[in-house]
Amino acid sequence: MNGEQPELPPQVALLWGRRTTARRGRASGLGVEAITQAAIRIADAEGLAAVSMARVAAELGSAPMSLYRHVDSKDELLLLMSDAALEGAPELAGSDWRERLSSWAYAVLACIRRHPWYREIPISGPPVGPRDLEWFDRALGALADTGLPEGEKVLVVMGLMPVVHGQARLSIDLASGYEADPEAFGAGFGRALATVVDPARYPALSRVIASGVFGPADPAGEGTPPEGYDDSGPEFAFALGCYLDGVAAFIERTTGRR
Amino acid sequence: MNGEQPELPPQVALLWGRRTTARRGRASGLGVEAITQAAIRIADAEGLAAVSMARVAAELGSAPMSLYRHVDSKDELLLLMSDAALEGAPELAGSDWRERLSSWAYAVLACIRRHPWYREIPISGPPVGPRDLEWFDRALGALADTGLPEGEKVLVVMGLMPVVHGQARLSIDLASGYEADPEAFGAGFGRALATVVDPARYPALSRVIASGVFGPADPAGEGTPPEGYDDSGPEFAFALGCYLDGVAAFIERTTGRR
DNA sequence: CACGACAGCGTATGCCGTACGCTCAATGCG
DNA sequence: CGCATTGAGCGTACGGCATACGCTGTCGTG
Repeated sequence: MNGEQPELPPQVALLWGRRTTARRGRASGLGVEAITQAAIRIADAEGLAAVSMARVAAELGSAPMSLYRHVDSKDELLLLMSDAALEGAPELAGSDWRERLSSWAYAVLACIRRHPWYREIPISGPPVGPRDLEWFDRALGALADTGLPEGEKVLVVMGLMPVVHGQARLSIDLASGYEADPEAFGAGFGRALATVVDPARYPALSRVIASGVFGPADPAGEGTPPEGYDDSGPEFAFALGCYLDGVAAFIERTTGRR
Repeated sequence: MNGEQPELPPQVALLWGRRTTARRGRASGLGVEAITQAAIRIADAEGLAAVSMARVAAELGSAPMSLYRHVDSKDELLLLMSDAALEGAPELAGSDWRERLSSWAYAVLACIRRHPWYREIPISGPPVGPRDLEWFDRALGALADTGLPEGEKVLVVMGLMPVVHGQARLSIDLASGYEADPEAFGAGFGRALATVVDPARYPALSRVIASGVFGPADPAGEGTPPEGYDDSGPEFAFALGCYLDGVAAFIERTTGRR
């Protein structure tokens, strides 16, 4: 009879700290936690591209190859980073499920904003990290009093996740793009579109451009184009609202008349 | 007076084929189009990771450095790939806006499914490629008869995009994960979760697991777990439906009572 | 006190993207 | 019709990357 479960996938075991803790030999001065934190520090300061095994090792004052005693590959380190980036999920606030899910969504947004490199990490497979599951759990908990069957709660949350992550990604992309070149994202973007879009091939789009949504065609327009980019943005609220409206209808349909 | 617009950002100019077409000197045997197609062929067959400048050059039977005459960097090539991956957007089908947007969403899903590497390309900034804008235009066109102001149409489509892309990404991740290791994604996933999830820390999640949504805890369950993974998946339809429900409510709110 | 296990690390390999400059074919002009 | 011009294609080279392998020194244990 073994004390631990031997069947856990290796990455999952790593994420949960279920790796063999050595008792013999030299004491470990590095540790998975320290490595992950160092990598995150670098990514926060210099972007994900700056995170290399050599760079992380330098941050820790050790040799590059030392890291491989604690992490099997760089991909595993990225996995650890992506889970660690999601700092402790907040407790649920709000009186009804909608308020709670909404505040959950904004908490996710804030979290990703704090670690913009999060969206660049290629994710493959379902979330299995401790923090990731904590967020998942909180979202499920927000639906506790809806009377929805468990399977449907999962469906709702799994549907909400891409909305929030995708919208967060979009808003960060736009914000970083804007501060990289304000002119190109203001009226410049609209003008660039206008020069390139053929009304015959893009009828609906050119109608939108003509209406001046992407910035006025003549550069004498309003003086505050950055408004919509560096705050939460109305797009986030709108997309979230639409999805939650649909969820509300679904809840009513499922639990209301039966 | 110049014949061409000199103010276009370099990447945009490249995407639209507005690069200087040479008339003197040796004839160009490669061309941006051929390079992009070769890269896509490799990515389709061997994954995005296999796409290197050297590999693409080999595919074309030329030397690695030749590519740089047509493409400024690998990132630019990836940009070209991501736009080219979106083959011609389909004409709108359906009698009302909802049917049309829905079929649009499924067309996007099919497109990304054909080129799974699409989701791995890091996107930074708003869509400006010709194909990308074509899809954007079709989605806007689907909303033509709703009476929505142009700005609100953009809001709706910009909100829909992450839903569709995110959901597509999720379903592809799950599918590829499943075919990589069917056992781990069937009952194995549920069992792994069960061994790791502490009911005190993850109350809502452990309730869901106990209900057997992620596969029964005992391995004697149903015989067809792969069902939900390799088709479009009910998750896609559900998430899309929720969002569109919200959009419907928004349209009614905006144009109905005023 | 001696042994063996294990953290840390030095070396080396084979990729990668890409800067620089040469060669040479095609072109349009004289 | 020949020649200067121009740009395509490519050879070489460099720095950085992830990482396989094996040595060394140290610490807990028998």
